[in-house]
Amino acid sequence: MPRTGTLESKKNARRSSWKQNPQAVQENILRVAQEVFSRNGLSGARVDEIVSLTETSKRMIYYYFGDKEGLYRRTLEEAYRKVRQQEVELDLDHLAPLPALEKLVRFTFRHHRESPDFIRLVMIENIHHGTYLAQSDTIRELNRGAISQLERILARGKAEGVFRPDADPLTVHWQISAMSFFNVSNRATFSLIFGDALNSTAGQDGLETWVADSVRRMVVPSNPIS
Amino acid sequence: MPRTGTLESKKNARRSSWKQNPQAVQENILRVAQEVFSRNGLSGARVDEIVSLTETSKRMIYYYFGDKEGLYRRTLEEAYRKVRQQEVELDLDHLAPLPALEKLVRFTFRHHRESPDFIRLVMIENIHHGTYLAQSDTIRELNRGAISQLERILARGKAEGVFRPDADPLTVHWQISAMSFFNVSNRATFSLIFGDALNSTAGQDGLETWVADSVRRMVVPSNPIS
DNA sequence: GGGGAATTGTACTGATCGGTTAAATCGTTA
DNA sequence: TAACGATTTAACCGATCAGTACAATTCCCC
Repeated sequence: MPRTGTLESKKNARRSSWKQNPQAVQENILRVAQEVFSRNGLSGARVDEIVSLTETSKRMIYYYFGDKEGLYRRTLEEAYRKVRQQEVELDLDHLAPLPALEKLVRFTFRHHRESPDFIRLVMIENIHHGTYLAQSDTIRELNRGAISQLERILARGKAEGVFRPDADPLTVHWQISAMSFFNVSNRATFSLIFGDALNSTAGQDGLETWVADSVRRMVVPSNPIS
Repeated sequence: MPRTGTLESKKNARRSSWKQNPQAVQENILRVAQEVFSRNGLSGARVDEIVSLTETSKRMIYYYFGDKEGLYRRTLEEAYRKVRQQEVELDLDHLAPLPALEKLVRFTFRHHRESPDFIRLVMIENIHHGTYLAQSDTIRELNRGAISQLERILARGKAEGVFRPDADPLTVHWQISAMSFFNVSNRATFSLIFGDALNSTAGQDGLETWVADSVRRMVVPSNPIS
């Protein structure tokens, strides 16, 4: 349907020239999308809100990402990619097993703490039963390696006799993740019910040490008292 | 016209006052609402879907609960109420501190595991920054007591000298909650990335023991090796 | 047995929201 | 430089969805 009068207005109002910049546009959309999806969830997020926080128009989202779910999927992918990138440069192999493990745990705890948006995206994804994560081969492969550093540390520690021979890397990783994740994911309800003592700077530092201790005490040979 | 005849129960005898079946209707709605909200979240849930799974009509939801958010709030309240009711009858005071703690931890882990709907509601509530939990005084008060059993156990253990004197009840509770909660909340993404070994019956039993151990090792005096 | 309040069914609506249409403009290259 | 594909704009649409109007029915009390 041809618009009436547009032909004329187009001539008068010579638009301030827009530059073609596909890459910047996509990055702009993804950055905003991460923020909005993280805050409101998949069904809670409004495409129009994303648009309004963007330098571009609604059409662009559908042009580059197909539909809302496509944008969400790409957002999730980018978030995982960024997080995993940061995790690699820890250089733990030159440390003794116990200090290496402690450094890894403390890094994980702090890293989760500083990435609430990412945590929220993972929460949202779990609400959706991992539907969209399941659709992305790249994310799944990317993450499998997340455990390899821990595997090496545990192997060295077992060889030296400072770690229990039956300490399972997957389970230890699970333990580290559980506490680091929960610390962020359930902050709202936990603080409301039990107060925010654990949420203060001192409280968080205390928890970090607690988590590091609890992991160390689990991989070390049995406590004779028990 | 299908009245809610099938839902009538012995409660009618109790209530001598007027009304047709308000109580049964509300319970029916709340039961369905918990299921649908738990599955789809607040914004993801469709009022019409709730209605269709109900014996009543859409009008009733708005009559009894005001609006969608009101229904969600009541749903959350009921879920917390039911959960806390079950937690009280544990009778741990006649056990020695260490066995009592182990029983509490294992109960919590198993209880979370068997209440995925409740866990999901709490996840959803955290996505919403605890907005609706904050509006319910009853829930908050209800939950404060959730830590008292642990406090008593720790106090006894410290008195007997089997527990560290500086073991903080809140932190220990946090640790128990973190692992028990994460085990359910992040099952989807964790299984997708790392496989579902920890999700099998054997895997879950192993985790339960792992969690119990990790809590015990934290409250017990320092491991000499460290 | 009727007045009045509480409850319920039916049918509807206005707003929201994801997604689309069709044309205009830009960058590239033949 | 003209043609062409890629990109961008603005207006628009149809479906969905939370919420309502209003009449009808049921129940209690007198």
